[in-house]
Amino acid sequence: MPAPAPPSASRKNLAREVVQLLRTAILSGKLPPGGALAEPVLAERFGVSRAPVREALIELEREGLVEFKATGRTCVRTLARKDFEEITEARSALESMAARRVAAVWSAADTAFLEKNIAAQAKAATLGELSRLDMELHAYVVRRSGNDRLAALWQTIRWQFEMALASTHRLQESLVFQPRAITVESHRCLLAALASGRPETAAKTMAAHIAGALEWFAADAPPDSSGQKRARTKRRATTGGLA
Amino acid sequence: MPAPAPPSASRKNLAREVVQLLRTAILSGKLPPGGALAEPVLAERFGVSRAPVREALIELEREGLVEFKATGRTCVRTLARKDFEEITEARSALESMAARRVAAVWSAADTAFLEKNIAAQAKAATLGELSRLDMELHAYVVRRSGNDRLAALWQTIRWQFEMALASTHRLQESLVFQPRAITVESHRCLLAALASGRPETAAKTMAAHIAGALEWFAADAPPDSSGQKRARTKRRATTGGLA
DNA sequence: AATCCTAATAGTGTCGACACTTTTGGGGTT
DNA sequence: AACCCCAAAAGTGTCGACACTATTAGGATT
Repeated sequence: MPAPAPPSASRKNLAREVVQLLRTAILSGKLPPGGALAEPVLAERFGVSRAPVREALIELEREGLVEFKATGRTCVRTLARKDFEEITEARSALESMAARRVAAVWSAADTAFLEKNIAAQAKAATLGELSRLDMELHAYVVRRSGNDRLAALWQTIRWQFEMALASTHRLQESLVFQPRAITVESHRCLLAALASGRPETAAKTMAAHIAGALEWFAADAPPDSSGQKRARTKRRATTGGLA
Repeated sequence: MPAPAPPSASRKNLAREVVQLLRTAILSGKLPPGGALAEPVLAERFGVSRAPVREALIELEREGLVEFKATGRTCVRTLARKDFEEITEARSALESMAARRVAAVWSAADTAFLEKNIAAQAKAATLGELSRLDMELHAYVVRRSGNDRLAALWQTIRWQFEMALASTHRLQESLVFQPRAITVESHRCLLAALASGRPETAAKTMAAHIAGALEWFAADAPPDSSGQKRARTKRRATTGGLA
């Protein structure tokens, strides 16, 4: 199931394939955070020359999954708690605006789509399935906002969020189904706001919904690192980790 | 005066130079909207090979200054009124969030910086100077938000906004100083909100400030195109075209 | 054994080349 | 004159090569 329409739909073929392969490998943890990404190595591994690999790395750097060190070397990015917060904040900014816009043009078909998605969430068998549906829902709202720039910006941080989420999954598969009901409930609430026809309500609800996700997994999944302060880790029961 | 620190500070040298050259050429109108951008031609023109040019074009496509047609060819992007609205909306989303955050950590030094900037605006001799100061002010707020992702996203639409603004300038140098006082006044109002210590006030004021800019130049500078409806073109006197 | 220096290795930045595709321009036809 | 077809020109996607730089490993020195 490849992403339906990447923001840069045009141009190239091999480079896009390499992007997808690398992205999958990174998100699945096969390429661990901090691991080196050498162009010749990847080129041989994928059976292509360095040129497409190089372009793919540039794309992934844009998406924040990969980091160009000062020395010129490339490696898989490592996410600290501060990164979680930044990503969530950026999502909040973009998706709140998207919610504001989409609320103004909300239709019955939109409600139907979200209801179907949320119903599927309630039946999701795995956490991976649940988070896929969650992402689909949010992508839908962003796309339906009708603002292509907003959508393009959102796409560039989408994968960072998935990466952060994936590291959370790996850290604690045990919590899998505790948050499910909470996630579903939060999405029902969000749907109501989007369908209310009140843009500001929609925007505020979306912001709260996403903030709930941060509270959840910033509390549980600080994969590192140096000195952060941040006292509040009280897990507010709003989203259950999936925005 | 090259941009101080591009978001992707690392990696390469030639490609970054080409990016700057091309960006300047596009923003100045030397490369007109819709004009073809062929890699071999540009490569020869800049005295480099195709590789850096190619990477530069990818970067500029990300920034929205350049468009990859479905055929694979590349050209300077053409902005329609819908694009103006999208860009402004995206800026509003990002900068409102930035304002919200920066208000929480606002210091006397920040106030001093903005006051100096606004004073310079009041004395600006040309529209170009005014808009440079305006951009500097907004960049300052975004950077001071402390969220690198937000800043990176903002950078990617910054140039689109400058491009839209540039086309406005070219269309009507005559209006040059009518809006200056309004711009300054709006920025004073923004500074007060940022320094108020109330995040929501800061966010709302920033949103209004930017919306004011849209009203101004969406009304005056629709460089084209097909059927848009949009009745309200009443020029609300809030910003004077520079957000 | 630990340290420093040096040589070998790996990697990036840039270039030119080639195959394939799209566009362009010219000539013939109606 | 307008239209269609074909050949030439231009452009992109991909590849391999080379120079320069950073890393690493090994060996000599203390």
